[in-house]
Amino acid sequence: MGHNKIVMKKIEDPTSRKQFYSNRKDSIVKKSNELAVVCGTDVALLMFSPAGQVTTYSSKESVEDIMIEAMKKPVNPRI
Amino acid sequence: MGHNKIVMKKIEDPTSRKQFYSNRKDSIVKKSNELAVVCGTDVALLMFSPAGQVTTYSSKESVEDIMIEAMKKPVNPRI
DNA sequence: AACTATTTATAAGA
DNA sequence: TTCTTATAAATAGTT
Repeated sequence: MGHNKIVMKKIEDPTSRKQFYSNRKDSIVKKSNELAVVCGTDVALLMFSPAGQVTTYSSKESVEDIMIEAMKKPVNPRI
Repeated sequence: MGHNKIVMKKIEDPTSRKQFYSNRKDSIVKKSNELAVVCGTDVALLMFSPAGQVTTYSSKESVEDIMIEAMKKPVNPRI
């Protein structure tokens, strides 16, 4: 995306890092919601901003509900 | 993406729905990992496939750790 | 499974 | 900083 490829390394400049987080957060939430709606399945998402603020997305009432649902599965990969 | 715009409605054909899930799951995990690495922050993700299989991503040891971390925040949005 | 046309996301720049 | 632009990335349909 954009003029340059993404570099998989922590952005050290705080302003750039916050801006990156803000943009990407929104798009990940959007895509998570698309997945949940189009597939009719549950998705839960938890993210911390560089400043420590929590953002959550959940296709159900709460992230916790979805985690509990996941833990009920006979074989659950690393929760 | 692709030849047609995404329609925000559940895909009824099971084969198409599974294929959609499989593709989108991978890209959401990829973008979640990018966010965690580039911002140096924690991200947790829980998804159910149309068949009920759980996929998780966590920037830490476990999704549960990140959820607990989120719940410790003085103001925590609906976890 | 690989390809391709097209949409979507987004890094820079205005 | 919000909007625009150019380009990278994702992906739906096709082969």
